[in-house]
Amino acid sequence: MTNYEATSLRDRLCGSITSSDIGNRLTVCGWVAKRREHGEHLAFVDLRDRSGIVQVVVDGGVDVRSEYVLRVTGTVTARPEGTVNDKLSTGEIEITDCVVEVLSAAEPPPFQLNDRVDIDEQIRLRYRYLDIRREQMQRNLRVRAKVNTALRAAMERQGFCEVETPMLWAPTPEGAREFVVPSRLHPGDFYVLPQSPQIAKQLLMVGGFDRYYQIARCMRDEDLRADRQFEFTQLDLEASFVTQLDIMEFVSQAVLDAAEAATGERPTTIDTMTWAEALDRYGVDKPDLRFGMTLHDLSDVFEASEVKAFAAPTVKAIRVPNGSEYSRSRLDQLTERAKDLGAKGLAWFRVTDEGLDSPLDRFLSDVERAAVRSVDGAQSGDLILVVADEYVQACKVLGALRVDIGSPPVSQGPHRYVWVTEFPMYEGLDDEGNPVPAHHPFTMPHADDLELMDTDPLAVRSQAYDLVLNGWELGSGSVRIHRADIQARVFASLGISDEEAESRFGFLMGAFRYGAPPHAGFAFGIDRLVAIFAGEENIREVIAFPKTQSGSDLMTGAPKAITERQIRDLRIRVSPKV
RNA sequence: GGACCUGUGGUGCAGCUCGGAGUGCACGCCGCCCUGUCAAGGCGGAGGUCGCGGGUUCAAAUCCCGUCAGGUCCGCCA
Repeated sequence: MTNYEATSLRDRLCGSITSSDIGNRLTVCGWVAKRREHGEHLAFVDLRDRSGIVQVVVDGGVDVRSEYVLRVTGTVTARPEGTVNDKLSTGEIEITDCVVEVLSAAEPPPFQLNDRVDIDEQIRLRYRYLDIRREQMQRNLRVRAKVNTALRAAMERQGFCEVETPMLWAPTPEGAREFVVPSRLHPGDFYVLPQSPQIAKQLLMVGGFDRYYQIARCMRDEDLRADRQFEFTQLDLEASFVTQLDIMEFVSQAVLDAAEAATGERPTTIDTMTWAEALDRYGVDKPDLRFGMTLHDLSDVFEASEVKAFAAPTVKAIRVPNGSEYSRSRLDQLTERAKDLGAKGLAWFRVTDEGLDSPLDRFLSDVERAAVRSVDGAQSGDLILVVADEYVQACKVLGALRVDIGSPPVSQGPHRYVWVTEFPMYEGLDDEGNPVPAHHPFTMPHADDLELMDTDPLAVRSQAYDLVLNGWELGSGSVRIHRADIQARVFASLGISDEEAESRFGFLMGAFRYGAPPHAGFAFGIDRLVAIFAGEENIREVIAFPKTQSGSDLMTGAPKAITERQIRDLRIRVSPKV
């Protein structure tokens, strides 16, 4: 029982009334969840508020219908022998001898608000204000609130100071596409909404706030996915006079506290592995440790192979337990998927008591056949999938197939946290041959790899690290560059001239000339964290008013045209729709 | 930008392969009956642009083309 039940209009929450209240006369408010009539002298009304349901016994003549808002004053009474409902927390009692006041009548809702059938998401989003009355959405959003509270408490306990940063920021054409806001007072110029408070928080470090945090909204105008909305919420933090290990400890404390608040259980461990290890064994930079099916290297076996399909620098394989049951069409689907992911093809081998069942089997040498047969301790009935390609490509394709095939539902399995460290500084070359930063250009290179900056930039590791939970990237962080000479070398390696750096990040470079402490930070997505805690595959389920995959809000109709007057004030011109 | 899946009374589905009257199921809604239900029950009733447009056909929810909306994914997300 909370202290927040009573108001001027009510005494208690519906779901909190128990047999210890029997005999008391009290008032509750709520929505009509269900009415069951038994003639003109008796009807049962299930009254629902955020806490649950209580049964109200009324005269059959009382005209209340689904989703009417009622204020009911009555006496808490033990239910008669044999009518106790043990499915309800309030199932031992009911409210009788009632005065019913209709606070608000209601039209029949467009869909039923119980959780018994799945409603099309389009309908749910159009009537989101009704959808969030449902128990599942109530629960999800309250888990989210608990997580936020736990995160704030953890950061405060660790001495962090909450600072708000601007929503209207300066364009920095780099990274994610920005949402643009035209300036009325400066016609022709624009603000952007922050894709993250990255630069602001580094300026806070220069400003002496040695431990900053914020529950920050971030906006990115990129295509949406199950785990990506235009706007999302991060726990953003940054600290001075720290190493990567300090940051990882701060974040671990916050996440573990949040987990405990949301699930009631505090995870005991967070694993750590390097990026190279994650790629090699799991084929991704966000490994899901809930299941095996790790990648096994067969490159040596096939180094001088006659099999043309395996003539590649790297040959890797995974074992699919009991996968030999897969139909030919399923195997064709997997092959298609592998090609979508950029592979040249996918080889499959059913493991049988007799040997291997595969179109490629007759091309294999005995040594090769034995190697495939024994991948990951394969048993009869398993399936071996093999991809041959450049190293990174082979790993990534097989890693994606591993997730497609083996990944349990979000709601299943343990919560396996893992830090992925030593990300590469660069993730490839752009069209002009310049390396592309894997994180952002303020990321500190690994101290041991500074010498490689000029000779072999793609081999340079960075002091960047991700936190991963069950195959979802929760967030990432890095040690930042605070020395002008190193920053200049990184910009040079990226092909960014001094002038360009000055015009893009001048205020940050300027700030760093006035005494920048060594600092590092992190940010992780609260939407994703809560979705996993809530057992939801999609972050829309933990967001009150989300957008569709095409970026529409089906409830408000956004995005919408603005008025001629607004356009004129902003001094912008809108091209006609094509 | 691309691939795939979905769209049928208010809601959830079946019908589509193999064209033949808007056919069916469950929930909801409206009316009547019912004093112990809680997925209440009984009787009766209303409710449809089969997403939209075009084509094929004697005939289209069903086949073909296009389009819109929603979803999953690839690209994209420093």
